[in-house]
Amino acid sequence: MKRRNTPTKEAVLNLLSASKKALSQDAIEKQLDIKINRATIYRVLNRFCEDEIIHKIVAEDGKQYFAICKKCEQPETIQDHFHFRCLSCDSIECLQIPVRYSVPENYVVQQTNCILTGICSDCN
Amino acid sequence: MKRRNTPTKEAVLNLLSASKKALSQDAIEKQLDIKINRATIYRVLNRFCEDEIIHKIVAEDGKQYFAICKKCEQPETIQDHFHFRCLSCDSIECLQIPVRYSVPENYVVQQTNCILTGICSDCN
DNA sequence: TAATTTATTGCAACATAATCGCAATAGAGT
DNA sequence: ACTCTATTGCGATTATGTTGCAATAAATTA
Repeated sequence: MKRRNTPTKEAVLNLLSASKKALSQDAIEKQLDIKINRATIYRVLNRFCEDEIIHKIVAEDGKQYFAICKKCEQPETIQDHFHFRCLSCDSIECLQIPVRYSVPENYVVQQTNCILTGICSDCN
Repeated sequence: MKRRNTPTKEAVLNLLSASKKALSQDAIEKQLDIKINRATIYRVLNRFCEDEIIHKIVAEDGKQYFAICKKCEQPETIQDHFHFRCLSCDSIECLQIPVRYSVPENYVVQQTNCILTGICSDCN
């Protein structure tokens, strides 16, 4: 399925590019100048994920957050990294810290979803 | 608030004790012999979490899973550990693998929620 | 054993996140 | 300008989890 360029896609991608934090759908909707439907935002985000332009993080609040980060821009560097969720400013960011682990025999890991929760330096 | 012993609490705790996997509310409800209300199960589980008898994991599906594991039984050993979610048998288990990380200066970590997703040994 | 206190439960309603079907719209190529 | 179909908006739907309230039942006391 060939992708098409639309104002919606562009707006969402620009927002994520400019943001240092991972954003949820509702955060994106609020921060956008133009009015975009909720379902559309989800669809755009999921397409970006499929195309590996952004990646998805699920936080302990059960919500999905999306971010562009080094992983995508520099695939040769940090693949699986930790995310940090600040309870004070309620934001999620990508940490440039790789997730290191070993698994029992015959276990195959395909992806990771690792979140550290606490207080970030801005709030300390 | 003093806790009381009830058949519901006992049934849920027995189920979690017997299970090697982390269970979601609906899984618990299905596996129980007795019929227990959904809201009640959540309240029982949340109380167990408060009392640190069990712990909660939020998976990439956004759902809450609950498990008794070494962390609780042997507080002196593995505190923060990885969890493994098998895409084949759709189960979540605690791995006896500690989460090791460092964070940038002035970041304070209060808790972790780390999940590795893939295929477990049983399904390989 | 009966009475009292209040933690616990069931039910219904509510809140929120995310998805889906469908018709309308609008990119992109001809 | 025309065609094809990816994309969008809208409404409805599903699912997860929580909350208010009255009824129930543990645990303590008399």
